[in-house]
Amino acid sequence: MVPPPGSTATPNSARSTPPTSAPRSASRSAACSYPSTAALPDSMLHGLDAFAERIAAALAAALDLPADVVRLERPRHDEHGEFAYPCFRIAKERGVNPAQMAQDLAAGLDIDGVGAAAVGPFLNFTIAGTDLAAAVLAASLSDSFGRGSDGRTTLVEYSSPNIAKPMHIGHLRTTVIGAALARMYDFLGHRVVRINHIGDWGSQFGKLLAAWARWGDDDALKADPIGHLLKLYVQFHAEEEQDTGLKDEAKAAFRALESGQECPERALWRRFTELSLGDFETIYQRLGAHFDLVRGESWYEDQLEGLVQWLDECGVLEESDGAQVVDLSSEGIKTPCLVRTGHGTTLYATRDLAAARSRWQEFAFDHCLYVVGAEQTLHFQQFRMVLKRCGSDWWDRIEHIPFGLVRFAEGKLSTRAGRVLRLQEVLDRAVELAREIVEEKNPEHADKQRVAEQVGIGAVVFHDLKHQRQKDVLFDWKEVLSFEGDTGPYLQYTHARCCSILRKSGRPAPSFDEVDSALLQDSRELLVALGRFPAAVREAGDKREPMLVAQALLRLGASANAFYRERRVLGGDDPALENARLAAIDAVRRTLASGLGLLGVPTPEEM
RNA sequence: GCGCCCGUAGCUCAGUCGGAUAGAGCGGCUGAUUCCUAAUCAGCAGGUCGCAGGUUCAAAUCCUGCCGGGCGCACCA
Repeated sequence: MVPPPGSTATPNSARSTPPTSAPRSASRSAACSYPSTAALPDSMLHGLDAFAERIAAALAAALDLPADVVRLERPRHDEHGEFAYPCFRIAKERGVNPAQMAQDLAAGLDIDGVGAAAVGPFLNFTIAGTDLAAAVLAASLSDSFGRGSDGRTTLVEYSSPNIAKPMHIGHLRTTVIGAALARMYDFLGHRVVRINHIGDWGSQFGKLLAAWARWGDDDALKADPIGHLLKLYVQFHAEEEQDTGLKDEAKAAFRALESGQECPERALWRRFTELSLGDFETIYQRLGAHFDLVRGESWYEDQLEGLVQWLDECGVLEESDGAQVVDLSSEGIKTPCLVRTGHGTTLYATRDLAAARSRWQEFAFDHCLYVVGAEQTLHFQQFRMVLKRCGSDWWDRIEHIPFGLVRFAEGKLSTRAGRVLRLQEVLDRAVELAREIVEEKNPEHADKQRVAEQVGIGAVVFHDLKHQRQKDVLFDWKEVLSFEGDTGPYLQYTHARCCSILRKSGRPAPSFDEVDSALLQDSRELLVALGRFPAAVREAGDKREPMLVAQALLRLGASANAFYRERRVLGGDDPALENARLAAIDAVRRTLASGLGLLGVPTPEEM
């Protein structure tokens, strides 16, 4: 799974120094309040989508407008129905009273399965109970509930750790967000290519090699590879100030590496890379992340000359203070993009440009997303604009997906100073706590360690994904390790409860044909929560925002818990009712499994 | 100094290209378990949406200024 060094790493590592932070500006194509379904094939119409489309079409006809300009809203309060259309704007354009207009529209509209009512200037739509139950149940019992058949090619670059450094809490965000986005696009029918651009190149490796030559210890390396390499890195930075010889040794070592010749430095570098990748792989397995392409920055080594030459042929290359740069002032960016230093070495941007060009030639992508901390916004703006200046017609398919910094109440962490919070430690502590709780709440469980792993990881992953991507997040053990309230374990618990009920029914879940869905009319809130899942996934994809899926699942979880607390499913005296409720429970179970699966939160059947 | 991001309840956060009484979790207080897992549910208390102007029928949301916090600003990645 992990390619050998030389054909390995790609840049993200360089992408993640210490924890990360702020966002960038290039905004994405935003979805409307309720994403339009007009352009979607029937296969994507699920849940409430079909009603939204019907309403929009009827409204468009009544108003004599194109269907795609009719934007429905989601009312804040249940009593206002499932969809709403405020009449202010249109009424103003047409010089009529909005409330009167709402009333006229309500009186004139006749939509199958949907009631329209005017409340002041608002036109509210409420789906008829039987139609709602039938449509939502049928859709949510389907294996393709929420799936799409988009067909676009989307590359997602994420995680991208640095060789010889432990994955820390900052890597959690890029890994978890990137993996979730990749799964979502796959679910929506994109052709997805997951890329891990590992930081295996650059002058820092000269430092590491120099430090190894001085203080390296083979036994220590074998015992704890990353730990030892980190120690060397820290020691280098502690001593380089007082020891100019050390710096020279580092430069010499990197030159040897860069020469491309086989040499002791290169052999060592390859060994460090292999050890690091092995370490990363264990984390990826725990987080359920995987990659189609693991390419280190070094993979592009032999493309760098050609890249610089290409820039020159495009006529954008300039010399400035001995370095080669691309001026971007015409694009509104004051800082030029540096592609070759005065000493002739290439840089981060050079490697990214080469990588992007290589990916374009290989995949002809529709989108190439970079899930990288917001502090690198300027870098991505520059890099896109260089491609624009070169006259590429695909520069705007490159998109930085920034995310906020992980912050600590106790102050900043620093890799150089050796103060890091290892991702492994975070996961271990979460699992350990989960183990204690399982021990206490379900001492009979057949495989406590396995559930503890699932619940602990689920808590950490969900905690990250329930926040808006680009906001900084405060790392607080109490919150990350919380298993109650709006948390991953809460949803896992809900899923396990559903599984438990289905298990105890002692038979396969009823199929839609066997159910009188009208018996579920009293569970409107649950049906609506289920029915909104497909739109949530679609909008999350459009906005590159996994949080929207997390929020939709929390709403579903809350209504599901209320549902089975208030209503006995099994053992009543009405077999038809039991059947219908069992089907609803199955729909919740399927949807939670599907949604949590997209986020990378495991779904144990018992906990 | 310049640029970008953020500022909603005690805490952590939602709030749909501006729209109807600003929502949820945690914490606090009341209650609920003869019954499918109480990692749960029902309810109460708690908010000048950083401040000041502006645009609009309508502003937490858009514009301007200010305050506070963060990140970035070529030979690192």
